[in-house]
Parts: sequence; C-alpha cells; structure tokens
Amino acid sequence: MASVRRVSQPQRKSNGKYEAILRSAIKVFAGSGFFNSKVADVAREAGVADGTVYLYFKNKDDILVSIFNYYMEEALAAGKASLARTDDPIEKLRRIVHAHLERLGRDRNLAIVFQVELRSSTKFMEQFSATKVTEYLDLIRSVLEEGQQHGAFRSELNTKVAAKVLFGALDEMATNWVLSRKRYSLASTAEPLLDVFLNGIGRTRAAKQSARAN
Amino acid sequence: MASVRRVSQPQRKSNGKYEAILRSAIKVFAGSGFFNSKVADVAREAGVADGTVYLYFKNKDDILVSIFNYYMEEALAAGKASLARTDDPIEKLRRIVHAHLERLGRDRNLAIVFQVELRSSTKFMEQFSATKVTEYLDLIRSVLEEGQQHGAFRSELNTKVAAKVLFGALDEMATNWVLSRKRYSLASTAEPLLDVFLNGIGRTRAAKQSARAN
Amino acid sequence: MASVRRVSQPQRKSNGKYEAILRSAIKVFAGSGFFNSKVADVAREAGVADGTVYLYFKNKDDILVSIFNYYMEEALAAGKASLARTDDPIEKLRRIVHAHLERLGRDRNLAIVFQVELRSSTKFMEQFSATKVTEYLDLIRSVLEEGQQHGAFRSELNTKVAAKVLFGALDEMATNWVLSRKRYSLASTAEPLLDVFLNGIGRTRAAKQSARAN
Amino acid sequence: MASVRRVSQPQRKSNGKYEAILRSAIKVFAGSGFFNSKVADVAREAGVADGTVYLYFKNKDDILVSIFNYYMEEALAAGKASLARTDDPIEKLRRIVHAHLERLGRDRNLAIVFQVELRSSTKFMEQFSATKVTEYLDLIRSVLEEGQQHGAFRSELNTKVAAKVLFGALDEMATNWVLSRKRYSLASTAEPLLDVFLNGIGRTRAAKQSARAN
DNA sequence: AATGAATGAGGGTTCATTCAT
DNA sequence: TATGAATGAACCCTCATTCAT
Repeated sequence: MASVRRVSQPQRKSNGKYEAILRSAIKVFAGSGFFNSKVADVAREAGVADGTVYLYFKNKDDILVSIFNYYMEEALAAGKASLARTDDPIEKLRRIVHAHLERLGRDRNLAIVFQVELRSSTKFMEQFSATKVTEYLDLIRSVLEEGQQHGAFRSELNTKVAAKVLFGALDEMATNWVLSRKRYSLASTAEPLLDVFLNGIGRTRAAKQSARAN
Repeated sequence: MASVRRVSQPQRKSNGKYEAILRSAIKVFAGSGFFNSKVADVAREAGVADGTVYLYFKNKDDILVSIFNYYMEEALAAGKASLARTDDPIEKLRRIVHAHLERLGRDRNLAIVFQVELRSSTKFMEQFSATKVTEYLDLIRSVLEEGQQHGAFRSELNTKVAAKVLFGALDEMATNWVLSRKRYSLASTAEPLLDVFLNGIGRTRAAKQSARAN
Repeated sequence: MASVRRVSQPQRKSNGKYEAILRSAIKVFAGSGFFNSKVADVAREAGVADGTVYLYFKNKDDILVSIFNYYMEEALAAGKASLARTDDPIEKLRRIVHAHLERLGRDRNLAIVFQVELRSSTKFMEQFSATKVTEYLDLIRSVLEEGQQHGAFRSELNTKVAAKVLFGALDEMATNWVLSRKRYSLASTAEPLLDVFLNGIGRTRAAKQSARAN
Repeated sequence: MASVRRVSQPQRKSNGKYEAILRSAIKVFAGSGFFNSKVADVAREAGVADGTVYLYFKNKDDILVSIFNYYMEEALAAGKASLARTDDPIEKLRRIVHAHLERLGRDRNLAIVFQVELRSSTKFMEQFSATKVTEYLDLIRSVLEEGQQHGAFRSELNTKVAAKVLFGALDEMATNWVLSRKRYSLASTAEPLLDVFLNGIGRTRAAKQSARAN
C-alpha cells in the first residue's frame, strides 16, 4: 500500500509510531467519541508524549481523517484486487458486500469510528463524500453497469440510485450493528441483504424462484 | 401531535419561544455544525438572550435532541395517519418513502441536522437508536410483514434485514443529497429507489416486467 | 425595637413578608452557604416570587446584612435591659455570657449564619466590625471597667484586651459548637468559660478557692 | 517541612511555580476576597498563564485550601519544635501565643486570608475544623493537662473549654487586628492576653500578685 | 526525534436583577 | 404590591497546540 504518511513533513524513520498512534486513536475515539477524546489520551494510549503526536499528524482532525484514509485505501485496494479475480458481476457484488461487512465486523472499534465518529460534522463528511465515498460509490456503480452489459442486471435500472441503495444498506447494517446492544455477526447479514438487493421484495420473483426450485 | 415542550420545566407561557429557538438552532447547527455552534449564536438567531435558551432547554445537547424528538414525533404521527388511509402494503411503502424524502427535501437545514449533526457521537446515536429509529424500523417491518400476509411480498423474506435495507437506502439518499454539491430534488429519487427495493436489480424480473408491459 | 425595614423604600404594609424572607434566608444560607444559595431559593422557601424579595431588600447582600442587624439589635436591646436589672459586675458578665450562648444555642441555623456565613468576606466583616461588634465589645469593656471601679476586677487589667478575650472565647465556643459533629448544649459551656475568664488557669487561685470552700 | 506539593499530580519540576501561585493567591484573595477574585487575577499576579494554575491546583477552592494547609503545616511544625525545647508549661503557652500572633502579625495578607477568607463557608470551615484546627486545639489542651500534672495550672480546670478560650482569644485578637483601621502591633497583645488567660480577671489574684511583687 | 510543561483562547452555564403585566 | 419570564454579564475550566530542552 502506498504511504499514507503526512507529506508535508520530512520523511520519518519508519518506527511504527504512526501506526501505533492511529491504532490508539481508534481505540480512544471509539471509547469516548472524537469530540470527547483528548489528544493526550491518544498519546498516553500510544505510549508517546503529547507533542510526539504532532510530529506525525498536523492536528487532532488530521488523526481522524488519517484513520479514514488509511483503512479506506487498504480496503479499496483489497477490494479491487478481489474483484479483478472474477468476471461475474453478481459475484463481484457478493464480494463487495461480504468484504464490507466482514472488515467492519472484525474490528468493532474501527466500525464505531467509521459509522459514528467520522460523521461528526459536515466538515469531515464533505471531505469523505468528496473523495473516497464517491470513489466507492463509483466502484459499485461500475459493477452494476458491467452487469447490465452482461445482461445480469436489468438494463433500465437507475445505477446511480441502485449504487446508493446498496451503499446505504451496507452502511445501515453496520451502524445498526454498532449501536445495537444485541451481539450478532455483522457478516451474517450479507446474504439476506444481497437477497433483497438482487431480487427485490416483490412476490412474483419469489414465486418464480420457488418454481425454479422445483 | 402531543406536546413536545420540556416536561422537566414548569408550564410556560406558550409564546412560541420554544419553537423559535428550535428553528434557530436548526439553522445555526446546519450552518456551522453542532460542535462549532455557540449557544449564543442560537440565542441571537432566535432574538432572545443567552439565558433564555436555558429556560426552555436543559443544555446545548438538549437542543439537538429536542430537534430530533420534535420533528421525529411530527413525522411519525403524520406517517402513521397517512398509512392508515390505505390497505395496500405497496402503497404504504410508497408513502413512507415519499414522505421521508419529501420531508427532508423540503428543508435542507433540517436535513443537514438529521443526516449529519445528529450522528455527532455515540452519545446521541444511542439515544436515537434506542428509541425513535427503532420505532421507525419497526413501522417499516410491520408493513413488510403485512405485505407478506397479503401475498404482496415474498414470504421467505428476512423482514428485519429488508427494513434496514430500506431505511439505509433512504438515509443514504438523504445524506448524499445533503453533501452533494449538485442541486437536485431529493423527492425525485423516491421512485427509482422503490423500483430497486421492490423489484431488486436482477434481470429476470426486468424481463417479466417488460413482458407484462407488452 | 426600632424598625429594621429598608429605609430607602416607602413604608410597607406590615404583612410579615419581611420577617418571612429573613427567616427563610437564615434557613437557606445555613443549609447551603451564602455564596451557594440563590435568591430564588430564599424566595421559594418564603413562598414569594423572586421579584418580591427585591421589594423588601436592596439586593442579596442586603439580606445577609439585615439578618445580622435584625438579630443583633434584638440581642443588644435584650442584653442591655437585662444588665440594667443588676449592679453586680460579675453578675453582668455572667448574664452576657449566658445570653450570648443561649441565644445562639437555641437556633442552630442562626448560629451557622452568624458564626460562618457572616464571615464570608472582608466586605461584610468590615461592616460588622465597624458597627455592632465594636458596640458589643464596648459593652463588655464598660462592664469590666465598672467592675474595676467596684473593686471586683483587677485594676491593672487591660480591659480592651480582656473584652476581646471574652468575645473571642464566646465566639470560638459558638463556632466550635456549630462545626462539631458532636451534639451538646452550647449553653453548658457558659460556666466553665466564666470560670476560666474570671479566675484564669493559674494554680494559686485554685488553692485559694479550695481554701475558701473549707 | 514535608512536601506540600499536590500529591494527585505527577511529580513536577521544582521551579517554584507552586509557591509563586500560592503567594499570589494570598495577595489577591486578601485584596478582593476569595469569591470576588478571579483565577485569572491570581495567574496574572504570579506571572503565569491561566491554565498553568490548573497544573498545580485542582480548582479555585483547592488554592484556598492549599494556602491553609501549607502555612498551617509550617506553623504546626515550627510550633512543635519550639515547644520541645522547654519543659515549663507556662513557657509553652507563652510560646504558642507569641508564635501565633507574631506569625500572623508579620504578614497582613496571610492574616486576612486566615481570619476572613478561610471562613467563607461551612464547606471550607468543616475541612479545617475536622483536621488542623482540631489538631491545634489538642496541642493546646495537652499543654494545659501537662501543666495540671506539673501543678502549674488548676487541677479542676476544664481543659477542653480552656483550650477553646485561648484559641478563641487568639483568633479574635487576630481578626480584630485585621479589621481594625487602627494600626498596631498584633504581637503586642500577647502579654496582656496571657495575663488574662493565666490569671483571670478577678481581683483577688491581682492582690496576691501585687503582694508577691513587693 | 522526543518530551511534557506551559500556554491562552474560547464557551457553556449560572443567577442576581429587572420590569412589563 | 406581587409576579416570574427574561435578561446578559461574568467566570471557571479545558485542552489543542507550541517550543525550549
């Protein structure tokens, strides 16, 4: 993965402090919320002095943004690599959905930061929306259009809306999992979600499916 | 609609100050973000003194929560009334989707507060999730189950997941609209959304539909 | 007793509100401390509206000062009347000591206000010292000098210091009683106090006393 | 003297800031009264930033309490050391009285804080009464009992009351000095005070004394 | 590179006081 | 006289950030 280190700073020894601070920040932000977390808390959790944080991050906001960029880049890279290994659009969607839910389901703190803390204000939101989320939506959309060309998805489908529907569904699934006091596997919601997305909720399809099952 | 005035305070003259402060807060929070807004800003916008805000709200957080409760109660009440006027489950879903998107699309500031500011922290999120959002998800789910009994929706559908898919889709549509620099009608996404949700994205249904169209 | 009502206000109907507020203030100030008490607390305790307090008192400080003046005048008047009924200087001292301790011992809240809250700041202190406390010290001193003339007290005694010793002893006795978690009768300390003050702590007097007892 | 640095904070560089702030607080509190003084005033007087105060003290109250503890510890330690250098109980009392009055008489601002500001509310008072003042009263009392055993003081004396009489006398002497507009030496009141306390005000002792003087 | 003591701007909140009714 | 809703000045404290070591 490409370096995500601050470019405005001289190259630093790769002594793991950057990652250590990021990981501490995830833990601290998830525990107390971004606005209630103190930079000093993050520093203590990472085992460095307060000032050291500012050698690796421009300011407190930058830590949050860096968490997003770091893990989003990682996820996008892994996702694209995974998609490249199949041609089937349905399988591609399946991989997107599973990867999304499994990745967040694996690290609850990371999920909290992504589903809650990163929504803290329009200031943050706009940055994400303007960049990576759009990129993610475009990735989904390209799969949908590819599927339309392959004849796998309905050709008259509004792929822009459909991409948002899928992303919104994934997002809600994750947010709900994070906020629910019930403890269940986030990944287990992947197939039911895909079922609704691929087949809709309408009866006739169900009829057709059960017919096909016979 | 039931009174939404603070119950923890003695009865106040109904001089509209409560609503005035709420409305000012929506404008101010939408403009600067909840954490960057000062209570003094809200007071000035409402044309009252700083201290007056505390006659109607316990603290700054309480203003935000009250915005949510006030408009959510209003929306739920209107929604339930609307649903009661039809028996068709598909029509009920349509009304939910349209009402949701039209309501937010009508007041951009309110939409910003709902889609962005209210997600500010787990502290807020948990309150909503624990109450009104759950109520909303349950409302959707009951329509889906009703539809299953009527034979309108697939009987083997996971209604819990499907409700979240719909809510997530609505939520994403609104968030995207709020954050996008493009200006379009939020309500116009209602039908494409319903199309995906009701029919899925799969080809076969499309085939059937086009066949029916002939 | 002369009127203690605010002179800067037009004469008010004697409906007991002035005294009611004073008494409520003693209770509230004793319970929470003057600086932690709110005017609204006093008003509620007195069963009047906040604004009504300002019809009887200039401001919050004035309530505290009025408590002092009201009860001090009462005490001084009663004390002087009592002293006038005897010629014996020792008996006069005895009456002063007993009256002081009995009066405060009878009303713990009043004692708290006098021993603690009225010492709140030099602002208050200087007012008292400049007026009533000096008057009280002078009263004691005049009894001592009278006693010297009668030959009851040592003629070379520094009466100024002795008056302060007695007042300080009374004051400390009351403060200690107020702050002690032990519950005892304040008045019961009168005789031991007089013993020390009249006879000192030196041995030889004890010898003489026991000799006299024989 | 034992360290008086805040124990609740990590060890700090011993750069004198703690003492500097304490001394500034004495000056500021004495000048304006505790409740009318702003933390910012104390900081400015000490030549540090507002926030620095909170590196050394928990809050504003803690500054006041720390003044008391710092100087009381110092005084008690010095006092005990002084008492240990003599066996004569009368001489011990003399040293207590002189030390008390000289110490406060030397630093008017400190005296103001001790005699006025520290009495600000039961909240403070109870802390002192519960600890150091009780310790001080006990010290006096132990000297009195020691004196009774040595035959220097009357054996039937109520030492508990006598200790309070002496402390009250010392306290009143100091308070009176602080509030008086006349400027005199506080220490000069030591001997007259001791005279009253040791010999009482009664005539017969005076007679005996004058006889002894011959 | 790393430290952590020091900085100081910033704001939520309280509450004594006023005044229209 | 009495009310109590409204006012707005005042202030303690936090904490992101800096910088001398």
